[in-house]
Amino acid sequence: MTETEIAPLLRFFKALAHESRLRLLGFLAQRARTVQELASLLGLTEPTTSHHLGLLREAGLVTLRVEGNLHWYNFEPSELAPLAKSVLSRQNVAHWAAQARAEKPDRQIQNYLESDGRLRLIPASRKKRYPVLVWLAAHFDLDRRYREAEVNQILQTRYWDSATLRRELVGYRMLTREKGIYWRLPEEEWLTSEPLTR
Amino acid sequence: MTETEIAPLLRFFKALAHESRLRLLGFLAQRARTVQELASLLGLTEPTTSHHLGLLREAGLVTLRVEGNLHWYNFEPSELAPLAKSVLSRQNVAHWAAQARAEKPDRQIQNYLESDGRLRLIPASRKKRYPVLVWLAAHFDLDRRYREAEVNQILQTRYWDSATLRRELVGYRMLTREKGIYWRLPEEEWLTSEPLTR
DNA sequence: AAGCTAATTAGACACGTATCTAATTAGATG
DNA sequence: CATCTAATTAGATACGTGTCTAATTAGCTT
Repeated sequence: MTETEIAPLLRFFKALAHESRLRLLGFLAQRARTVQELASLLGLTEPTTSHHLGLLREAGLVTLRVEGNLHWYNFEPSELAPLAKSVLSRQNVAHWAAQARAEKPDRQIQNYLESDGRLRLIPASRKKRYPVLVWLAAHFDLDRRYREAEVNQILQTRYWDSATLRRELVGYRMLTREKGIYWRLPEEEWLTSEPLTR
Repeated sequence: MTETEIAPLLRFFKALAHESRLRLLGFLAQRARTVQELASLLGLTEPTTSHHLGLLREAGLVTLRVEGNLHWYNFEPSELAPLAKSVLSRQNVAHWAAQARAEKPDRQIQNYLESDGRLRLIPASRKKRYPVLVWLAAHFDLDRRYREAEVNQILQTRYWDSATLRRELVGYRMLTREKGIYWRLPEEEWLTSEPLTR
């Protein structure tokens, strides 16, 4: 579960997300060049060119060698190129989601979760099932009303059998329902012992 | 000499050059999701989310499966992922320079050019040297003045011995000089026979 | 030191695009 | 058919950034 920092990645892609900079890299990949030369090749002014080169440098795509008055830029991706190569695998991309408003699951229920955060199965014992339901209840806002379809959809992001989960949540009074509309109840209202399953 | 079209590449990088879209890919890499769900995960409105998903789709990074009212997006890079992986080699990047104001070299002088467009050597015979000089003359604008250092720098992008090239160009009256300032002459003024080398 | 050159930095402006609300489309439901 | 829901499209606004000119810095030359 690598904690991937997306900032450098973003810097990297932003650096490549402009035609002028792609063309700059193009010319630099041929040979090292000075700012003047690049500016005239691109048909831009030197300050503008300098600006782009700065971004490419921050992204680790080019290097700079100063030689008297001349600044020679060269295409020399630091360790980032392999990064870029490996970056698009499903596994890695999954980490970019990172700063989701993380209701981070309790350690107690880790054994029941897939690595993608979905529920592997509903624990059979009440003792283990309870924290799972607490975690699921946190998926709902206190001050909001939900239609049954919405409840199901939210639960389905965690487990295929949303109906069972929904009934359990209502059973423990974590959710309640009236005329087909559901809402979350505050913790004070929750039952902590086995509810009547009726 | 692959003619690389940079447009799709640009679309690709632009699609990845925004934090919301990186995070979208993050969530989609976990499992397929609907627009609603993604919007609430990102804390954005549905139209905005839809907008981002559109860009990701155009870039070939995600697919869409419509199921009744629901639109399920999924992380499924088309053939583009390998593209992205192979894209950063020096060789490939070099092609991005493409649409330089292309004074494309005459077929006659191809034998004297390296694959990177630099001059291998100055042809010894006048007959072969002449088209090379024509090509070099095209590197200068008609309505501009150049300092000698500028002339040298431009010529050095093509060959190490800029001094010889400069003298040749002046000899054929393709360039002329006065008080250290050079400029290009129109073709009518050029000499076509061997100039006096004085 | 004075002047010249290459490059960067500062500041202003313009263009692109991320975002929202409102309106529209298309599928499902009663 | 009328209504409801999910998604997209249209239109407006705001933020980010690409570009320019002007000013500044740093190195070389005389």
